Amino acid sequence: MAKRRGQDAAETDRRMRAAALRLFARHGYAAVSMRRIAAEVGVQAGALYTHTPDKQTLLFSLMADHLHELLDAVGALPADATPEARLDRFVDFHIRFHLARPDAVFIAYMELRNLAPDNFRAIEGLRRDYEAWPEAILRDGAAAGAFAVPDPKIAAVGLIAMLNGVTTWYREGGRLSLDDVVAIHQRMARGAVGAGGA
Amino acid sequence: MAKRRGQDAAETDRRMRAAALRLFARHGYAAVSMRRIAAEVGVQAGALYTHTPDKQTLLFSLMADHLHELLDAVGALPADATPEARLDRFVDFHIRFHLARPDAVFIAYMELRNLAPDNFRAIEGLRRDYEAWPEAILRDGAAAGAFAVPDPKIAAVGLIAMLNGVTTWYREGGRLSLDDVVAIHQRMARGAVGAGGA
DNA sequence: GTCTATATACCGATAGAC
DNA sequence: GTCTATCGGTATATAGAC
Repeated sequence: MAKRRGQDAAETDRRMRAAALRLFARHGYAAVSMRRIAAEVGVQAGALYTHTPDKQTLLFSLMADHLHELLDAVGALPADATPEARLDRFVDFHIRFHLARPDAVFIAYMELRNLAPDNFRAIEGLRRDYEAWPEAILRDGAAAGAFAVPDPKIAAVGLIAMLNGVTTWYREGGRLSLDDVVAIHQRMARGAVGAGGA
Repeated sequence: MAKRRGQDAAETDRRMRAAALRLFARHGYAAVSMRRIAAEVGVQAGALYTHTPDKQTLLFSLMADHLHELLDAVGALPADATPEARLDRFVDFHIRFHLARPDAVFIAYMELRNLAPDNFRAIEGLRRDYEAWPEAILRDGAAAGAFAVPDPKIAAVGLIAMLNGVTTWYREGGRLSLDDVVAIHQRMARGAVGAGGA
């Protein structure tokens, strides 16, 4: 019952999305043609339109899938007793999750300007949903007197920005191990929010 | 002696660069055509080639000018007595400089992948030159015992990433004044590097 | 589901007139 | 310095055959 090569819809769809993710991240949405994605998949350009209505929807779908995966994952984090432990776990999670998906991260933060207005609003909403998680950690920690954070919203965005910086330079096998990088950023994060026991 | 409208080379050049900066930032290098830039300037597309050899050189020149301006400005900062004061001044400088040039910042960090290899190396070199400034502040502060920074290079990159985050959300007339934003980030920066007197 | 072929439009860059 | 006109090439998306 094996399907003929290149005729399995699910498989072609998977390959199209993988190729688009890689190429959009590497060269930018506007610079990548449907022909080039098709060549990577091993089909002609017209065949892609069986799997996506158009290029714009393909971009949106890649970004939305990434953010839904991120939201599912952050929502599944185990509970922690102390604000410091919650913060440490978030830093650990955020760095590892994003380093494991460099292409999706790049696209989700860099191709916002290439989204149609409706799609843009949808993605921005998902991003704000994610930012609410660290914001809650900081707000709760401040309320409990564990953190000194004058503005939890800004601190949360600043924290995420700092952690995202890692994706621009970290390479496996470099000077620092992933554990080192996480530990360094947990320390900086605790300091930035004025955690006493840092 | 007034030049005829649209015939002054320096003026057309200035307008071309301003239009390209704005359009590249808004829509991305690959998505902006020379025809569109020309329309913004008020000339035909062919006329732009009097002012730049090609589109790629135009992008490179915008990025290089921005980074040279940044390097000149950071190099001209007044000296400060204490590590904390140096850090505070850098944070203040970085935020204000970048918020005043949102388009150039966006391009300098987002269009690296659209640079030809030689141009990429040149821009990356300038960016590293800039990162050396906060790195020196953190290294000196750590050596003096004022900061607790296990890795000044990573801390410097993380600091810059956190500060750059401001450009993605700050809008004049919003909830916080620029002074507020600077003060909040100075406080977070001091905390992140373990400054005792934070 | 994928192919070939194509409609329609835009691209970067250049040539030569003024 | 800018114009008009154009070369050669590519783009997204669709139609109809298989």
